[in-house]
Amino acid sequence: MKVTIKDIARLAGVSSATVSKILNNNDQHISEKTRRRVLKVIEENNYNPNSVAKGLRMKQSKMIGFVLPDIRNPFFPEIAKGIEDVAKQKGFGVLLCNTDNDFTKEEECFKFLTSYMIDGIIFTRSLKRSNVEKFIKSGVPMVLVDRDLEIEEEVGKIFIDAQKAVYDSTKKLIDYGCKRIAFISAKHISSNERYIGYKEALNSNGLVIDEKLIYLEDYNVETGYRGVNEIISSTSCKVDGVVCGNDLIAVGAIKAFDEKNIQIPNEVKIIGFDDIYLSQYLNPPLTTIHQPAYEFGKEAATMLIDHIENEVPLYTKELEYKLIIRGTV
Amino acid sequence: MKVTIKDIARLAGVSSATVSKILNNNDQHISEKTRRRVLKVIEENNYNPNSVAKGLRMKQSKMIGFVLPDIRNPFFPEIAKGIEDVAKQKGFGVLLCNTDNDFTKEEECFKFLTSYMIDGIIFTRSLKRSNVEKFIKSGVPMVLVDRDLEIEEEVGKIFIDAQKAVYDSTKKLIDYGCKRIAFISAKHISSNERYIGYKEALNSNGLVIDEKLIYLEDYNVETGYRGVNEIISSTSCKVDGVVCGNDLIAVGAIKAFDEKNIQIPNEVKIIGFDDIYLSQYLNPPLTTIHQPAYEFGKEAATMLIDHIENEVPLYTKELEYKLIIRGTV
DNA sequence: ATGAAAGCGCTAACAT
DNA sequence: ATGTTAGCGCTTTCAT
Repeated sequence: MKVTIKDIARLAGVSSATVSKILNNNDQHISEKTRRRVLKVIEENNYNPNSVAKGLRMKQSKMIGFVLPDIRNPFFPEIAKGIEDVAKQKGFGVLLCNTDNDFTKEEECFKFLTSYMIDGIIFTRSLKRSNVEKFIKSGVPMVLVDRDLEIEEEVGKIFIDAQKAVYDSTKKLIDYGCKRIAFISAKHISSNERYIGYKEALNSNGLVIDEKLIYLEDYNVETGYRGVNEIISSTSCKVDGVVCGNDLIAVGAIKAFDEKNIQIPNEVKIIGFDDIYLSQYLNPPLTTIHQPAYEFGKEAATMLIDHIENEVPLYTKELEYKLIIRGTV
Repeated sequence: MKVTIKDIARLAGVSSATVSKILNNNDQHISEKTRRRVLKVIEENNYNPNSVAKGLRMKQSKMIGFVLPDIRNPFFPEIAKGIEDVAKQKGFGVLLCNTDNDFTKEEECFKFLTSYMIDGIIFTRSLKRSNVEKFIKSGVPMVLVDRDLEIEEEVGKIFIDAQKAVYDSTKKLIDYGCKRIAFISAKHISSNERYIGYKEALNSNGLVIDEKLIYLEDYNVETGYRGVNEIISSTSCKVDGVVCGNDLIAVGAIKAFDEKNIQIPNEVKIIGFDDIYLSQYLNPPLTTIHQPAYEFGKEAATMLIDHIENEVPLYTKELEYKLIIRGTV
């Protein structure tokens, strides 16, 4: 049987109120003697306060939710670690929820998390506008990571300028002399800004947008692989650059070119997005946009918990991305 | 203000007991009319039952804990996804906890998780024997993943025969004609079986064990990189095979050889362990031991939840590994 | 068929 | 300095 505060009280010959006060350092008015005695009993019995009961009573679970599209995309664990590190340090737990990029699951996650009285919630990437609005209305403090939505409600935001980032990377390809630059990414909303960045770079540098060079599916390796094959077959190999929506797509793209013996970066140049940890170890090492994933998590959790504990207002913060030139360019 | 069961009761003109019964399908004795009315009110008010209160009352949080060394090692998210998929489907949530391979944090995780009244707990890899024993005594159902400990207490276990797996992979290298085979892995306990597998393969095939060919540090890329450089410098390049404790180490090893222009697999052959998703996309694609990570998660969660809900006893299950020959051999 | 009431483990306001 | 008590939102036994 789990030992409760009452057991401790009984064993120490005090009331549970006293124990509670000692536990929570409300012990200005507790005699040193009792304090010691109670602490000793706690120690001896390995008492572990029940956070659920405490949460119910306090209407504060000391838990934050983290909603992400897919934990298997290495970009997200990095964020998760950032969140967990600061959460743990501030005495908070993290409840994870995968949406699989499905808006219905997104709602389920939210419902699930709030049913556990989480004190705040961090969303990454996914997120239908109408969902965000609904969620915010429910009153749970919320910060959006890697997703800059124009929203008037009070919500925290941590992101990079993805549009500009992709503009830069596309421009880089153009500078390298690429003329037929493909864009392979996800159908997902978060891909929009990247798409715009790509198009703008083309437009403002006198290149035309060719629908045949655009392939939109998911943020995964298969998409990159299929995308390249699709594009190559429909354009009879006339591609000399590929801007990828994320690094996984880039990995798939590289594979596809390799199989066709098309040389990277000589015949075709590739740029990724995210800079997942293994990108630097690919062969050739992937040139990509570095997103500060771990910092995303840290910043988001810090802001959220500061807001929860000290009413610090939520804010918007743009972090710096960085184009990292490696071997695919 | 969050709407509670009392609000629903009031709004529907019934008692909260009635609402509760309807909510939990204990409605044999509820008139169809009331049922409908209550359900309507619930619907209209978007009522979301408070799992914390329910958990406290039921002494069952419908939550399981997952303790892992480091969420950033791609092997673990795969397991996590397996766990989450079955948990979600059975109405359970998953509370994650990173130990960073630190035994003290391992204890903290356990304390933290139990304070939230988790109904069961899944541990991967890390785990000091004395900790396991202590944890089991606390009465929380527990399953160990990827860690086969000889333990008499009742505990679930899902694992592969890592020793045999590494024996096989080392043997494979020997069959390919390697004579000077290095072993690079972690200092971690879970590395022991792998180490033994390596040594046995050498021993039973007439090869001697050379301490200079062994490098033990962590399960990460840096270890592989440093390990190779260390070994190369101390043996003046006489290595023709490397058995790696996991794929990340293999990635680092490949990098190190690449930098020295030592050809893989011609001059040196490499074998990894885990078969993380990106291994197949490395260049050359990594030959490795495939661990069924997602199945680990699924099996573990299924067993644990079956145990929690239907008192199905915990059991031990060995899953199959597979040596996957790709390009580094 | 429905409701009243107790209690899960905790905290906090209010005694004493 | 310490204790009494009510109540967080829920379920469940026992009345009615």
